[in-house]
Amino acid sequence: MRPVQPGKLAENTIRSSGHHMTPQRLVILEVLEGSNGHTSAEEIHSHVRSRYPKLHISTIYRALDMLKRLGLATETDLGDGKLRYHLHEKGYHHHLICEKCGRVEDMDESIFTPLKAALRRKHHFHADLRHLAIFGRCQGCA
Amino acid sequence: MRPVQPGKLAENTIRSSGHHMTPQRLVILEVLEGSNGHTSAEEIHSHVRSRYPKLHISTIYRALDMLKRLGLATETDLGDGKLRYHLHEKGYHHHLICEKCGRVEDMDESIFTPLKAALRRKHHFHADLRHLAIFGRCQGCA
DNA sequence: AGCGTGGTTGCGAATAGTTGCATCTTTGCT
DNA sequence: AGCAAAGATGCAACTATTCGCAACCACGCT
Ligand SMILES: [Zn+2]
Ligand SMILES: [Zn+2]
Ligand SMILES: [Zn+2]
Ligand SMILES: [Zn+2]
Repeated sequence: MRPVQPGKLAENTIRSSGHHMTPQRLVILEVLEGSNGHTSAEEIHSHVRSRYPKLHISTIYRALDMLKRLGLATETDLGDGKLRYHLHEKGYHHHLICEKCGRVEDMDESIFTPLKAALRRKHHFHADLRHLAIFGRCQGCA
Repeated sequence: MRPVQPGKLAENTIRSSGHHMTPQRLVILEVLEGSNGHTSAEEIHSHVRSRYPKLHISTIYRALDMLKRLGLATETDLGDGKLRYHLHEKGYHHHLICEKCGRVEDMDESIFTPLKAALRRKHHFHADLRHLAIFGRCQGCA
């Protein structure tokens, strides 16, 4: 079994799930792969506006929604008024956000392992906890 | 020490935190207290439209934001495209939402006790986990 | 290469929520 | 009761996101 080439996983998943690969989706994926991993729809839009002036922001929203439904990306509200999208290829993690001072701390994904197990055991529920923002107070603002 | 009368807790907290009590806020609180506990801004608006036709929806959003900041209410996205507000007086709980079939299961608040403790211990973070919606797959849709 | 089907796009309108600002109210003080 | 200051309201404009629909294009089949 040959490993999927970097950058091709999304494309393969899209095609094999009955979706079409389009130039729009290709350039949207390029931007996501070239970003820091917390990209908003509007940021994608302004990155591609010069090359594809007609690429409509609703197309970006629809592409992001598809990536989310295919399990390729997460959609997370980091508290700044816009949803941010993160490709799984870039690795799992979570965020602690202080709602007083705004400080953001990153967390390893392992923090949710016991919770996920408890939800499966007690509620037979398979929680999708891949890129969460947890709000609260940091040490200084407690 | 006399116990706070039911329904007066919010009013007392608002006054003692330097905010004004207005007829608008009073009627918004009435609606919240008379509801099932998962009320949207638009629902409040249509409930009060007959009595207070001028009460603007932005006033409702601002009142709900204040209740949230004072810790009297939570704001939760239950996945139906609008934020829903829940008075704490009505008791703590959480929701498991299947993103395939839409089924919603309610959960006791105790499920997050270990997670909260871990976040305090390992990250010195006081997480506000009072009314969460967790998305994933239910048993039938796993 | 040509064709049909079904998925996709651009666009404009709609929905949900936020913000700036002038005006008005509540509240504490006299 | 009368006043000033701080806070709240209504409104309109604005941002973020979704949706309906007609035109369009990707992909599998021949
Ligand atoms: Zn992240
Ligand atoms: Zn802080
Ligand atoms: Zn609830
Ligand atoms: Zn289900």
